[in-house]
Amino acid sequence: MNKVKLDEIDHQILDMLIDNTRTPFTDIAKKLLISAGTVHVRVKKMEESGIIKGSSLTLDYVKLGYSFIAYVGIFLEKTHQTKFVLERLSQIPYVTVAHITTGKFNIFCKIRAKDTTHAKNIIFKIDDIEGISRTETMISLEESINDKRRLMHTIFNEL
Amino acid sequence: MNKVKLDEIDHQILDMLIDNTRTPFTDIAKKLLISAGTVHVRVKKMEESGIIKGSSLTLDYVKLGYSFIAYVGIFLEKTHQTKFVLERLSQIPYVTVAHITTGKFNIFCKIRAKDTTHAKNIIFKIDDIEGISRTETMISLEESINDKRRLMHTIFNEL
DNA sequence: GGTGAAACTTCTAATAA
DNA sequence: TTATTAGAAGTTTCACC
Repeated sequence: MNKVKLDEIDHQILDMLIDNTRTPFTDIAKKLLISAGTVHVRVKKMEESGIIKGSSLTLDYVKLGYSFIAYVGIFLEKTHQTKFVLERLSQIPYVTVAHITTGKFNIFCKIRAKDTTHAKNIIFKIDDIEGISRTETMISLEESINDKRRLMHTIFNEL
Repeated sequence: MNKVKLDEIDHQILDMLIDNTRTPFTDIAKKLLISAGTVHVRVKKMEESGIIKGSSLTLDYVKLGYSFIAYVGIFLEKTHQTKFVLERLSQIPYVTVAHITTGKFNIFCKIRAKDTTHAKNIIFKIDDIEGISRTETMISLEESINDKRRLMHTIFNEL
């Protein structure tokens, strides 16, 4: 859970890998004027320390037939049911993100669906979970920003 | 924007790469009983067709000193200012996601910050954008689910 | 810590089926 | 479309700074 110290070299390695996880270590080495072996060792260390948790593809959900996004705010009957409800939510694969929140809602989640009909079924399934008193849905008309890279570049340039 | 047809082999390739983008094609080939060349050709095609948009590292934000997540609902003075406001939001790197939504809010965004003080500054910056009449913040106490892989596995097993 | 080179593995593109 | 293959390229290890 604690912070980890990374130096400028580490930041630059991450900065390149963030945009393409398959960037050859030899390319990174060339750009940073270090050896490929060093890149390898540093990446390995960042994996071991947990800074790098893994890698994943960015796929085009729309092309896969999943163009519907909605956020669902959940009101619980009693807050101590949070764990149980989250357990149930996690069994619905279309719920891709969920947070316990302060403010308006007790739990806040994001769903991905094929279309409105599909989404309706998912939301009904959520509504049916015991312990949930009410939900409020916000349908995404357009995902205008989705860019963790900008944040990462900012973080890496901070030091 | 249109859907793309993928067969079972493509799905299985994606399914393996989703969990680790550096999985050697030779490993994938062995598991699927095809040649590494075939894997290579298919991945390339999926990249060209746009199904695979890219790859990215999953980093531990907490270890990087960014443990604060909040969702901010935005009410606009007039809806036609949406574009302008989004433009401004996209200049704040700590705003990692933003959607135009129906329902309670006009725009809905997610922010990542170091701590509450940092978050406060970001939210003030959002509040200051011209055209925004009011915002409502939901602070994440815990990110309980964050798993697009479960969804992908489901999609791949659908056919 | 880092390097450079050797040994090993993987990628890639051309050819053939 | 897929398989094979061989040369190019990348990764990983290790003795030595």
